[in-house]
Amino acid sequence: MAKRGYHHGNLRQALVDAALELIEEKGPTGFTLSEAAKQAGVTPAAVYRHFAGREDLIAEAARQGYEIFADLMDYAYQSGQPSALASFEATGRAYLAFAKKYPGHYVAMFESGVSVNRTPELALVANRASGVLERAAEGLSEHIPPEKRPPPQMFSAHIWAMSHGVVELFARGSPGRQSPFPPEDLLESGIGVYLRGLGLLPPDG
Amino acid sequence: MAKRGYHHGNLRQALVDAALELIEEKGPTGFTLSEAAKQAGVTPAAVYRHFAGREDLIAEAARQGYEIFADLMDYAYQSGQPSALASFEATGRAYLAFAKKYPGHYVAMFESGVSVNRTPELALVANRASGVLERAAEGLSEHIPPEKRPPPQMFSAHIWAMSHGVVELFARGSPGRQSPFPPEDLLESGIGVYLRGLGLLPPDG
DNA sequence: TGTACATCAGTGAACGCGCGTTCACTGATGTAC
DNA sequence: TGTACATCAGTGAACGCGCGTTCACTGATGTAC
Repeated sequence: MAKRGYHHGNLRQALVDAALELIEEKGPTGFTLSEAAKQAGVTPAAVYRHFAGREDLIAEAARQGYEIFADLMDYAYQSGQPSALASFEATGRAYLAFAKKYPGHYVAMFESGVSVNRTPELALVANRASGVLERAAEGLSEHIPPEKRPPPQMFSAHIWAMSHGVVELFARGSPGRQSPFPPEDLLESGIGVYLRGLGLLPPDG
Repeated sequence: MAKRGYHHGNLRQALVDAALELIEEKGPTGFTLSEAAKQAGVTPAAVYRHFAGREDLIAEAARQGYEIFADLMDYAYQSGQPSALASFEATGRAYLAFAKKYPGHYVAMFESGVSVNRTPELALVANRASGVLERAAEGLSEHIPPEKRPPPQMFSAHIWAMSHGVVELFARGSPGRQSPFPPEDLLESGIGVYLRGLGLLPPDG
């Protein structure tokens, strides 16, 4: 990855990588285009050969994050098949795993203030990600008697909300706040209780 | 609240109010000390008569938020008594209600990056707030047979996480993202399923 | 294989800006006599 | 009631800073002949 002479080789991706590191370190606020350029061994002006500006760079980092995220969710979903229950649980776990493994991407996606509708590609891949979760919820909802079956989008929203909340409050360094439980256990048990509430798990603990 | 002549009257609180408005409008990133001063009708330098600096002003805004938050939670808890279930559900709803009614405070508390341990008073009032939720969870856990009773801090963490997730993802303008359901319904139904999972509500939907 | 040339990625200097913070000051207020 | 004075909240000018962005440029690369 060392720059070789005047031309960098793959500056575009090097800038995204630098941005991700900086966002992870200092939060979306602390990230500056100039610093990302410096970290990539390049003048700030060089950034404009590859991105329209600061926002554009963050959006690309977020886009790559959604790409990874969607792949991860999809893989988790597949790995649980053909059991609808296993698929659903796996996608729930994948959310937390993603947040832990790719904190820079996570922040760029969910805390940087970049709109998901900023570009068509971004919207597309974000929809792909949430689509996986919804599909998992649909599969699961077929095991509930139709007359008492809530809309599957509601499940996925519930699980998504709980996952997101666990990540924000207890996994990422929400400064000074801490849980007495590991976030994985918290999410696992929370989802367990929830599924029991839907009658999809035996009522015992 | 209009300033009367050279002296302002109650500049300290006016600055906090201005900060809250700006934080609500532009997010914690967009907030600047200078702009808050301007909005209060005063020179930026005047701020330093009342606060050590920018961070200190945000921390005070957050502190006032936690104060209101704790009061609200406490009131909700009391209003549900003597039913443990009603108390618990009311505190869950209070979380969302707070986020909607006091968005500036909410952002200062949870999205500004100010550590809850920044000052002793801040830590104290934050603990008071989460203490209410834990107390509600404790009361509820007594209705579960002891041998299959999870620690009450775990409930409160689950509910807190789901509430926070609903707020972040579906209630506040998480830009471009939207739920097909009103956040209140989402949270209400989510908590309902969860309590059913604990055996604290009848299993029917 | 060697030379001329087009392409274009990165340079470096410059810009205007608003920021947070400092400082010596000034003028309004309220109290003591 | 009137005057002298201490207090201190707010002024306004100044600072150094790093930011994002622009511009004319330069030098490395790779292709055509």
